[in-house]
Amino acid sequence: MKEYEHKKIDKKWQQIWEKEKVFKADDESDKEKVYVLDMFPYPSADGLHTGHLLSYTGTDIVSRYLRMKGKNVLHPIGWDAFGLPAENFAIKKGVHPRETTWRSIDNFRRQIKSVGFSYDWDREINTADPGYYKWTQWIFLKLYEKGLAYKKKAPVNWCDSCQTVLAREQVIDGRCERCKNQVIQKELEQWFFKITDYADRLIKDLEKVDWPEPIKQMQLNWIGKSEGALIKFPLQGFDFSVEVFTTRPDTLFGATYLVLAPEHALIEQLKERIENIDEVENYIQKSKEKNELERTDLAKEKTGVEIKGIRAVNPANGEEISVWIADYVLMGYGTGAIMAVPAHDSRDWEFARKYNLPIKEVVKGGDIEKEAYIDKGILVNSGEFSGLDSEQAKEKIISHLKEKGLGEAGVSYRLRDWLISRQRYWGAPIPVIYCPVCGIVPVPEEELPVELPDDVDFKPTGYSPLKDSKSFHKVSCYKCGRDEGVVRESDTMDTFVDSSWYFLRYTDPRNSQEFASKDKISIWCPVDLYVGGAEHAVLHLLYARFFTKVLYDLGYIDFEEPFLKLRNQGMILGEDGQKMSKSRGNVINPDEIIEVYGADTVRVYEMFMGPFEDSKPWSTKGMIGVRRFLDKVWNMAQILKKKTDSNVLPYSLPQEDIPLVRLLHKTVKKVTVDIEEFRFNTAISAMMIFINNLNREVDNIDDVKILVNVFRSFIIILSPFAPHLSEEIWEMFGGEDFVCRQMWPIYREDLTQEDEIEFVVQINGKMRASLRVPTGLSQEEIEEKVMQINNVSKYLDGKQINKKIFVPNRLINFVVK
RNA sequence: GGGCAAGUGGCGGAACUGGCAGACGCGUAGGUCUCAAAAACCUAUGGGCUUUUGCCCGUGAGGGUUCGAUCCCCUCCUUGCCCACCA
Repeated sequence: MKEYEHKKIDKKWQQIWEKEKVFKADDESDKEKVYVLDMFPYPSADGLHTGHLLSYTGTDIVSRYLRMKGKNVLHPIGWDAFGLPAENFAIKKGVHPRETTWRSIDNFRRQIKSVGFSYDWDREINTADPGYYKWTQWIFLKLYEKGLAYKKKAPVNWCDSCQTVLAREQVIDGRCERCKNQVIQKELEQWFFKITDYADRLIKDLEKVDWPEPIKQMQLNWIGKSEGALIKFPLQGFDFSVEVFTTRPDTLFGATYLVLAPEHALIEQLKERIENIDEVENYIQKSKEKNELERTDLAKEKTGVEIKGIRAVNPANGEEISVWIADYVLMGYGTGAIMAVPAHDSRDWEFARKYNLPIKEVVKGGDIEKEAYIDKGILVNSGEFSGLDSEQAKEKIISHLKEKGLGEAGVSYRLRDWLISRQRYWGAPIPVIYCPVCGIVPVPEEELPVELPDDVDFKPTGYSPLKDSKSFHKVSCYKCGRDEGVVRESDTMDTFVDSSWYFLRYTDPRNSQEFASKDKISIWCPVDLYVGGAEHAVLHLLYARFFTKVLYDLGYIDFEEPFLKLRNQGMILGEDGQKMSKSRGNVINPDEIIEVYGADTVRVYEMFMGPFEDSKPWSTKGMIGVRRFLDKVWNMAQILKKKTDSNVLPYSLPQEDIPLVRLLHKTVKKVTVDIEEFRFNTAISAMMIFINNLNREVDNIDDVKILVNVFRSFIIILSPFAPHLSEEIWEMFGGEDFVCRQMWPIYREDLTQEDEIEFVVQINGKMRASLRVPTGLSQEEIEEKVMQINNVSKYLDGKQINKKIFVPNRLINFVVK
């Protein structure tokens, strides 16, 4: 068997496709549009990895398939080019981030082209290009106008190694997502986007999209909507009260003390009246010093201090209760204060036990001496509400409180506003200035973009390098015109801001007047299929949905969900079954394997490894098996070429009712259905079965025309998977145009049906025999044949048949005694 | 602690969502070709019995529903991912 020359063939077709702009997405076309999108890569210095190849091959197969089905496909690529690694490299080596980033992009582009992906390269975008980030800044201004971007002083997560704040989503187990350094708390003035305003819509609209269920679940958990009540506890001797949020208003009678978060504003307010203020302040100071990890460590024993001199009143029964501060109560959730119901909340129970606070049972069903009873049940010790079940009691207690003006139904979310300030250089500058007279002044649209200056030093300082740039701050106030004391905001935006709208830019990537024209957006959007890693479940995917809703509300777009269908590719592990990493030395380099085995082999192998969404280990041996398959295809082309001499036969899909043509139709069906369902592995297996059969049959069939056209049909369906080899073979047989522009074959259902099947005979559910019969036989006909089989009569003779189960074309089961 | 996936040969994985478990590929063994090797091709390949026709066991473990369970239900174990003092 001869191997095909992949190096020559790959290159040849990549050049031709590029020159002819075969994959251009046509804004003017009458065909039905489909937008197939990959999550664009961060162009790291390491280059493309096998995971990129997996997801990009998947979308490429779908894109090529859809074009052949007559669709107008938008399949673009670009670069998520801002980010920390380039800047950290600049700090280490002194090379400007632009330089390293541009170099990495060139490398990524080269690598992506070497795999033969069918992108429309005319639409390439780069988030670090001023022509792009001008519009990132513009969107910021729109959010600012709408009151959705605001600045506030807040305790933030600070990574000392990256020298910047992090969004909550970027803190993993109290550590920086990127460098794994421990994150500390800092009070800083920062810019936020008000994503919490959209919490309900972000939940509700999940119903509209076809996304993997786990991803939806993760978003729901992240937004974390809880319904309950806001209840006011009056303070003894004051004319104001402490408001708490609870999901269990039914347990109100069991609230035996209140707990405030250490950051709660009330403490400052009541300072004068607190008897043990030193002790309290000491506690506050201590909890400030703890980092997120220490504070949220579940294993740790709860601590707290009673605020002496301050007492509250339980609005349900008028009982006087104590007030505490403790750092197990978080300022960021609810109202930053809780009513403690130790009998029915395990955290409160633990705390009450430690500090000898009263534990009062108000819901029957548990043993509160041993542990908190957290389930719902029948109320006791709850005055007029005793005897009700929790659900009824909830409503009644809320309306009772409402009458007295001491409470109402309330909702709380886990979701926090999105902190977008970053004290770094390599990002889009936040387009505002600070004027000593006018305060915060947004940069007017016509002044955009606010470009990154070059007179900066890259060193870890704890503030953005932009702060020290002279040229950057040469600006006068847009409102009053003064220039003395006027400075620009020197923080840049989180790179997730850049990627929250990039899918819109692809529709109109060179527009200098708008972020994208309404017309172009409406031609292509929303995205029909979006593919990328599951790690973006609560970051990018939530932010992009938020931006889409904001732009919808502002009237710039007419859809509310950006990505209609989402699929996640699985992780490709090293050959040792471990996660690929440089330190383990198990990283597969795409360049090397493409060089040695060819682009098509790598593409087909990555799809053949297993289900698209599963994690699976790399196997170079397995890949060689795929190469053998492609070599078989190539050899078949040589064999058939010889048979046809130099005659060019017109192509059409064979329709003859012979076994080989039936197998072809069956294979076409399998591949068609499998592509649509993202089951590329079984599609490839079907094609392997086909070529093995053709190999066996090729010398038994005399009609060369049928043979060649069966083979050419096969090449057409192979082409989305192995496009280079397919083009070469298509050309070899004098095929018109490109194989990637052929119509996808339409299989004939009747030819995909089996005419003979293996019919199974069971006795008491155990398989005892099978027989080859034509399809469609009736139970009587089957029974007649079955009774003649030795192994069946052996089991039936002298037995009583209680029941016969007949499944047409499949099996018959005799239940005997 | 909570939520969600998933557990099938020596390995990656198939199995129309209740109907022949192990497709396809890798690996392994034997064979053909060769002076020899590699490649390629052919045959075999879940385990255990059996001279053959055959029989028994087998989809993480145990139970259940069913004529029939990899698939549905219950309990448990293991692995992975996500969240986690969220009131």
